[in-house]
Amino acid sequence: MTNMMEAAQAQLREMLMSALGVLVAEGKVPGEPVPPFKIEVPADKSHGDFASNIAMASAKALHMAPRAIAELLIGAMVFEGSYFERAEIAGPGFMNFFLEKRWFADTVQAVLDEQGDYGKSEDGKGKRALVEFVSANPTGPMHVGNARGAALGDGIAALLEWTGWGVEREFYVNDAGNQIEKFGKSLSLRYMQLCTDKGQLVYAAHKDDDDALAAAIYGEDGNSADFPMPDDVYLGKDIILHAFHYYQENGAALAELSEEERRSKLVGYALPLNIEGLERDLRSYRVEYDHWFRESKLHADGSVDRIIDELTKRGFTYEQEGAIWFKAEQFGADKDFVLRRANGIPTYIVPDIAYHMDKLETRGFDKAINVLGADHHGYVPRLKAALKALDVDTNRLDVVLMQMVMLFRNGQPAKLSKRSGKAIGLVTLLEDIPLDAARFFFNMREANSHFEFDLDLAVEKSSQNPVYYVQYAHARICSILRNLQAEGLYAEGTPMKELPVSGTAQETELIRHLADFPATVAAAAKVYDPSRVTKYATELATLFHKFYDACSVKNAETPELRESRTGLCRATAQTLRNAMSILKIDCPEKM
RNA sequence: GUCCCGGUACCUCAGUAGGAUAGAGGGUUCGCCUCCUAAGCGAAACGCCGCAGGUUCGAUUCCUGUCCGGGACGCCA
Repeated sequence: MTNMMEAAQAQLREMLMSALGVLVAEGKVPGEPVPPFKIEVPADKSHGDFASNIAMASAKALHMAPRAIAELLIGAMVFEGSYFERAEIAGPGFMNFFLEKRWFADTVQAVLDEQGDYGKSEDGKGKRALVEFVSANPTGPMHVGNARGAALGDGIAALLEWTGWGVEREFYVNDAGNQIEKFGKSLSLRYMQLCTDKGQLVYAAHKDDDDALAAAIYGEDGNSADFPMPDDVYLGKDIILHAFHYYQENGAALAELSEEERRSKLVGYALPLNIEGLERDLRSYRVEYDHWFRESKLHADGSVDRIIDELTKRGFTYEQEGAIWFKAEQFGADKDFVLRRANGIPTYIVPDIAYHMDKLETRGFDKAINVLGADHHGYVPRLKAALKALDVDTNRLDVVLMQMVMLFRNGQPAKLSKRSGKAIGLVTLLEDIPLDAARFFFNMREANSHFEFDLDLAVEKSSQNPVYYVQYAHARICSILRNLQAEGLYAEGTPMKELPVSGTAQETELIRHLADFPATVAAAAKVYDPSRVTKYATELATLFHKFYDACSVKNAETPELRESRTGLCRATAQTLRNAMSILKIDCPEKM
């Protein structure tokens, strides 16, 4: 769990404070308290590895010129035995500090020692987080937004694991409520259409060809003259195919049943297939859930009703026009909302409240994180208001809102898959572009920014594609190591203690960036933003490519330098693998 | 109307706990493989950081207003 940046920074702060102490003791500086000051990494490398504004910040308190303070401080600092070799004064009084070679060697060694654990930390130690993401409606196939949600949610979960949290991934299955009613209604209508004379003709003609049958029933827009559909149902071909397959397997017997019984049979047939499909598609996207939590469970065990009862018992509800309302405004929401409709059926948010009570109270997660589409943003304060009314600390629920995805091809918005011609969903997206590219692309932008997904670029197997740019850096390192091994210049596991570093700019910048990895992961986890890891990996690849261009490993001037560069290569490859493993992207050894 | 998000290079986007010459990739132009993978590297060009005020020694960053784009405001989910 080494963090060499933090170590250096903490040491520097200590050196500054003790130098100040010495100056005060010697009477060279008044003993006034020093205001907060910064130690930061300057953008410009000529300003050193770290810079501090301590002299400027304390000028007022000490009644001295910033540059004079800086000079006294440098005179009183003890560099020997520290990670720093020297300091400079610049501009209005900035103090710039330069790292000693030993720090660079120790940084590389830390990566080699910790290997796959390099970058991990323990902020979340002992705490449990539940990350809920995708939770796509099980009445149909997943869309492109779900693909982004999957990459994002899975990345967030991984980041939390890397910072010590006990993490569980969950998919909330909306297998109850209105959309299931609608699903049943749609299936029933399609089934009954197959039983008509026209339906039988289509069935006879295409009973061995799913696509042709679905196309014939679907017509232009799912609502043809021969097979008309009312408003407010699902028109998709997936519904037609479910009805068709059921008919194939079980015949026309359902036509004799009541509408209610028919719907129930058809839903009982199709819903499990859809849920299995979601599970399979997500697994092929490298997403594995710990739980598939069913909404129906909350209805069956009375949790949903208990929420309304409890809120009523606490006096937070009222009746109006036959419906039961929750006094949400009292708890910070924009307006009150309905819990139970006049027809007696609870609104969608009630099972959601019950679900979150289950996460936070029943199962006792310290933190629940939801990845949602940005169109849900108005709903979040309402859910939180209800939880607050039930005495739950709403800081334990964090919602990551994700903006919509726009697909582009040839600079134009794209709706259809090039290969299959189908509407672009998660599955058809993966037919068109490689899995690694998809996971990388969906984590290139932070969640809360609109996202233009360039399909051409994602398919491109060239330098233009950033995912290959990163993978290529890894493959190049592996190639270097293979060549060294072939010539007997490298053996696996050679200890790299006390690495000499030649100190070219390419080497030191590469090492500095390696040292940034733990802080990057920790910060990314804190703000739930895997895109920081993507950016980090891209930058690391860039720095490696520059190093590669400037410094030969095999033909290094001395054997010691060759060994040190070999260590740097191994450390870089390791860090690339660690970063990409957070995103579940492969790092090939050859390309 | 109220609320949320965004407005930075020709395009897609980073960045900022207020700080020293504003960044990357793509695209455009020009260089670099007898030498560890050219899926690479180097160089050039490209900017009223939406606009106007305010706070500050200092604002692209914070505050207010304003314009433009997207979204949310249901007894749908």
